[in-house]
Amino acid sequence: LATVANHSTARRGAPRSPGQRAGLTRGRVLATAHELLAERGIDALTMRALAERLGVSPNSLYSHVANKTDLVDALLDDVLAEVEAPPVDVDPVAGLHDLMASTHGVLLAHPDLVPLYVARQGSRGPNAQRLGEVMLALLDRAGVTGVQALEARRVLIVYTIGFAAFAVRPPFEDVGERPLPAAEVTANFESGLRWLLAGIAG
Amino acid sequence: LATVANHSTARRGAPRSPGQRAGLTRGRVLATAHELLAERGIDALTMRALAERLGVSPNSLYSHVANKTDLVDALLDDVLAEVEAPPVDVDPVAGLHDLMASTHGVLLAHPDLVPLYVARQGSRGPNAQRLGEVMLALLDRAGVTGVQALEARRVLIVYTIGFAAFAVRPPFEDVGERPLPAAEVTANFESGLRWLLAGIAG
DNA sequence: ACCTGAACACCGTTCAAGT
DNA sequence: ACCTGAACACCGTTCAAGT
Repeated sequence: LATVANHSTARRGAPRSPGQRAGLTRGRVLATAHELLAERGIDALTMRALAERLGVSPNSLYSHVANKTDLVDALLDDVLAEVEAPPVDVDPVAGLHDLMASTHGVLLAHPDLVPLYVARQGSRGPNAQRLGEVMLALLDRAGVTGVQALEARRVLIVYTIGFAAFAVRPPFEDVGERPLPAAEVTANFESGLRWLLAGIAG
Repeated sequence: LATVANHSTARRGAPRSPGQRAGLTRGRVLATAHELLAERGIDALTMRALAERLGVSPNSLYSHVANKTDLVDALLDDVLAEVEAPPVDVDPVAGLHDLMASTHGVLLAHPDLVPLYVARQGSRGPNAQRLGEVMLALLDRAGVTGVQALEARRVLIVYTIGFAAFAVRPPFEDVGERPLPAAEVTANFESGLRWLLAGIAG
């Protein structure tokens, strides 16, 4: 029997032969992928690098993940779990404001993932779905229903993800333009958000 | 001497030896890259596939393009040349509306490139710069200046690119949700655009 | 200056086999 | 079921050499 300890950082010297277990689980694969992404960025997140960090051969990942797309989809939805839903009795427009602001903040904390939300056209995982439903409930209480609610939700989500995507460097602008401090980006985001909410509720 | 004709589609059987010219130019490389992208999509746009379509060895592209990033940056800015600037004497808010609507339409016509605008954080090419200046001029005539103009421009650009990015499939929504027809997407885009413009001008 | 052949250092993924 | 070795079919890019 191998020793019980099997940290994600432990890259044992002793190689395994076929048939021996490495103690891999989907959860450990995803957790290590989050680590790798946070520490070394999106370009370093390869199946092979992930396998190496887990002390495992590259193809063994496919026992726990269908393919790289599946992996990335899971990472994207995981991050959305960090978004804070507002209290149920909140003023609906204020609730929408806070919900989008929280989403924006969470996305800013994971800058490498934001382009992937765009490339993969959002997320359809359970956390994304939950957020979408919270938004519809708030819109309903704000008097926006049916097709108009779907349109409003779409506008808010697109704006929020878009702003996070361009947080680091302003788009379409001079090279000389300074990279804005985070506080100014957030203030800028909230200006536009208020305009949208005024239009939606008005 | 080889025959004069050297179309981008002609993949001559006769191989060239080192020292023989293939008649490549940066313009022909970019034009063929646009073709490849339009016909076979972003995943098919590889340096090797591009070289093959040009009837040339992969490394020869590096005589006309610094690297793949340089290529993509050029493609991105090229597309922005299609955006129509409004007449100089237009009502400024209407002008902003039309400018962003034109940008949105152009982006929708090149869906594969949109995620790249996000990944590359916009474009800083000459066409992008021209658009940015037109926007500032319109904002100025609408009474929005200084830092507020930069913020307003940022909001409008981010919203426009973001909406184009999610045109095909709604983000954060149910799997059952139908993919919206283009006309509805455009109407949805313009609703949000009007809200933003009202906030900016108000 | 522009192009080729060959090579380098990677990728994601599949297949057969071992326990 | 879970893992390995080996391989497949790719990438972008560099280097030396040829005219």
